[in-house]
Amino acid sequence: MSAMAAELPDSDPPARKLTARGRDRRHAVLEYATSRFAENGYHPTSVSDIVDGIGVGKGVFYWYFPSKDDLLLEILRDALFDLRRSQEAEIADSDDPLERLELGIRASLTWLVANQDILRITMFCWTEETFARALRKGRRIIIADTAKHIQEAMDRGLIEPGDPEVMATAVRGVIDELARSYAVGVTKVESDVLDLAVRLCLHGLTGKQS
Amino acid sequence: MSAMAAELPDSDPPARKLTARGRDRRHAVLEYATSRFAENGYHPTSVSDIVDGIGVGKGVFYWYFPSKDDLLLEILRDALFDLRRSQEAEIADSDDPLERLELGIRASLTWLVANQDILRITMFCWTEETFARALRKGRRIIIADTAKHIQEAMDRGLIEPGDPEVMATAVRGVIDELARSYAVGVTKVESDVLDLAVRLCLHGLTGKQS
DNA sequence: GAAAAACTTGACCGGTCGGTCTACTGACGG
DNA sequence: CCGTCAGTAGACCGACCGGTCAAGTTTTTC
Repeated sequence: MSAMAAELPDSDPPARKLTARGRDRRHAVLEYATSRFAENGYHPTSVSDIVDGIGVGKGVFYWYFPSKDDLLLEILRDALFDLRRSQEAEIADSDDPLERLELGIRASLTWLVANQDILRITMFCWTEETFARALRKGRRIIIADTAKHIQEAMDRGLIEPGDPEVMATAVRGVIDELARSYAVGVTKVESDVLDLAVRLCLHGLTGKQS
Repeated sequence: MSAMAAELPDSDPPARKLTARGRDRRHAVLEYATSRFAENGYHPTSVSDIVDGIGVGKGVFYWYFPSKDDLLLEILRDALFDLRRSQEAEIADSDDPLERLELGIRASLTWLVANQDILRITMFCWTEETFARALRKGRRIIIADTAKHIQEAMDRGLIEPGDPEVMATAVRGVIDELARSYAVGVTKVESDVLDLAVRLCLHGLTGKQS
C-alpha cells in the first residue's frame, strides 16, 4: 500500500523545515489522529475524518506526513521515544542496577497506564505486518535497555546467572500484560499494579523477597 | 456500516437450509477467511481475496454471509461456541467444583494455544466497537460459566467468601494474558503455562498451595 | 421428469478512500 | 514592497472495495 523504498526506517529523509505554526499544526494532527485511531480504529478513520476534525484542508495532512501509514508509524516512533525518555529520566540518579530496574519498571508501567490510547493502537498494530514490524523493532530496543541493567546486576552478583536478553523479555512481558489488563479493568488501582509488577519481576530475577 | 436492525444477536433470522455441499462451502469460507484475517488483517483482506483464494465466485460469499462484518462476527461466535464446548466436555465427569475449575482452566488455555488465529483476530476486534461489543458479550458468558463453579466452591467452603463474578474475571484475565504471552513467545512450553495458570488461579482463590 | 429450491458466476455499481495538484494565502527578510 | 517559501484549501483522480443482480447450473423434492 505504501512506498517500496525507504528501507532505512529512522529519521525522515526530507526532514522539512517547520515554523512555529507548522510545528503546532503537525502536533495537532498527531494528537488528534492518535485519539481517533484509538477510539475508532485505524482503517475506519479516514484522512478526511482527521483533517475535518481539526478543521483544516487535506493539503495540511500531506504537507506534514507522506502517507496515512507513515503517520501511524510516526505515532509509534514518538511513543517509543517518549517512553524511553521518561524511563531514562526516572533512572538517571541511581547507580544501583537493581534500583534502576525497579524505577524503570515503575516508569514504564506508569507511562503505559497514562497513555492508553497508545496501548490500544498498539493492539491493532500487532495485527498488520506493516506496523507489527515497527512494534517488534521497538520492543527489541526496549528489551536491550532493560537487559543492560540486568547484565550489570548479574556482574555484581545481584542476579543469578542466565541470559539477560531472555530475562529482559520476561520482564517486559509482565509489564505489557499488566498494563493491558489494567486498561481492560481486570486489575485494581494503579499503585497496586506497580507494586505487583516490581515484586513479580525483581523477586523472579533475584530469587529473594524484596 | 452493517444493518441497523437485528438487535437480537443470536441465531441468524433467515436460517437458510443448507445441502451437504453447501455446508462444506460455507465451512471452507469460514476456515479460509479466519486464516487470512489472522495473518493479513481484517481490512486488508478483501472479500475478493477470500473468494479468489478458494476459487469461487463472489456470489458464493454473499449466499452464505450477509456481509463481511457478519462473517467476522460469526467467526467469533463459532469460536466462543467451540471454546465453551471443549471446556464443558472436559469438565463433565467431575463433581468437585475446584477440580472443574482446574479442568476448565486447562481446557481453555489449551484451546487458546491451539487456536492462535482466533487469538490474533481477537486482538484486532478489541480495536473496533462493532466487534468489541461481541467480544465483551462473549467474555461475559465465559465469566458467568466460571463464576458458577466458584460460587459452588464457595458454598462448600472451599474458597474464601467474595464476589464470584470478580474472581471469575480475574481467572479469565490470567488465562487470556497467559495465552497471549505464550503466543508472543514470552512464556515457555505449553505444559508449563498450564501448570502456572492453574497454580496462580487456584492458589489465588483458595489461599492454599495445591 | 418437471418444478422448485439451492447454489454459482462474474460483470457491474455506487461510494469511499488515500493521495495529487493547482491555485492561493500570509509571514518574513531584505 | 516585492520575492520567497512555508503553509493551506479543496476539487479532483484512479483504484478498489463491499455489495448487487440477472442469468445460469446443479441438486432436491414430489
